[in-house]
Amino acid sequence: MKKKSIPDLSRAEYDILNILWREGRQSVREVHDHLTEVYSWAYSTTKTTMDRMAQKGLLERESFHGVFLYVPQISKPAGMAKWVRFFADRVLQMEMGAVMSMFAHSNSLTPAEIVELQKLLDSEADKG
Amino acid sequence: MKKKSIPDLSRAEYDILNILWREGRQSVREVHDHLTEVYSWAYSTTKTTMDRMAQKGLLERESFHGVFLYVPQISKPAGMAKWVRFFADRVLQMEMGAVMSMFAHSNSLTPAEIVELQKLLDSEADKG
DNA sequence: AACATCAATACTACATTGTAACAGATGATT
DNA sequence: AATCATCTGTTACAATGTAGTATTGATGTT
Repeated sequence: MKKKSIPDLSRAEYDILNILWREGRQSVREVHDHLTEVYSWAYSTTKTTMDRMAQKGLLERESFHGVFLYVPQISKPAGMAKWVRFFADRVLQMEMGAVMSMFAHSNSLTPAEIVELQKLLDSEADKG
Repeated sequence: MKKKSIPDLSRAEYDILNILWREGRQSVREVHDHLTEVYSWAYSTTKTTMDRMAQKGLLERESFHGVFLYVPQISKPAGMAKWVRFFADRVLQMEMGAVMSMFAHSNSLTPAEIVELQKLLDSEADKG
C-alpha cells in the first residue's frame, strides 16, 4: 500500500500553508502580506520559500491573469499531524487523547478534519 | 532592563535540551542513546549538534573525569515558551489560557515552572 | 613496555532551510 | 516613449540537519 507519508514541515512552511488553508489560493504578494503579522520577512524571502515549497510538491502553482497563484497540495490535518505529535509527545508530554480533545474546543478544525487528524495520528507510519 | 530574550530553538535543539532537563548533565553518548528513541541519528550528528549548541551558549561543557558533560543553560520553561506560543497561536488557534490549563493537568512541568512559563508568555518581548 | 582496541573528540563536508539582494519582464501612469 | 511599480527568476550566504573520517586517549593484552 503505497501511501504518501506526511512531509516534515518547517515552521515557515507550516505558517505559509496555514494562510493558504484559511484564505484559499493566493499570490506570493497576498501570502506575504498575511505573513507580516508574524514574520518580518522581505518579499523575496516569502517568494523563495514558496517556490521551494512548489518544487517539493507542497504547493501547486497556477498562472492566473499574469500572476501565479499557489494552491496547497496537502490537507490541513496532514500538515498538522507532525506538529501535533511533536508537541503532545515532547512539549506537553500528555496523552494524545487529551490533546485531541482540545481540538474539539478550538475552532481551528472542522469535525471532519478532526477525524482525519485522528486517523493520521493513529497510523503508526508517521510516528516518531 | 537587559533581559536575555528567549532563543529560538530548533526541533532537534529542543529535544536535546529536553533530555538534559530530564536527566541532568550528560555526555554526548548518553544523550545520543536517549535520542535514538526519536531520531535515528549517527553519533556524530548528535555530537555536532551539541557542540554547536555549546557554542551558542545553550549548553555548557564541563570536563569531568575524562569525558565532557553538557549542562543546559536555559530553563525548561524558557525553552518551551516559543514552542508553546507557536502551537497555541498557529496550530491550535486557541487562547493561551486554555493551553496553559493543560499544563496543569500534564506532568511535564512543576507548578513553579508553570508560573515561570506563564510569565514568559506574558512578557510581550517574545511574542510573534 | 609496546601494541591492538574501542570509545571520545575534533575536523570536514554536503544538503536543506532561513533570509535576502539584485536583475530582468510586464503592466500601469503620465 | 519614458518612468514607475510589481512580479518573476536568479544568485548568495548563514544556520541547521546530517554524517563521514581522522585523531587522541584510555584499556586491556602479550
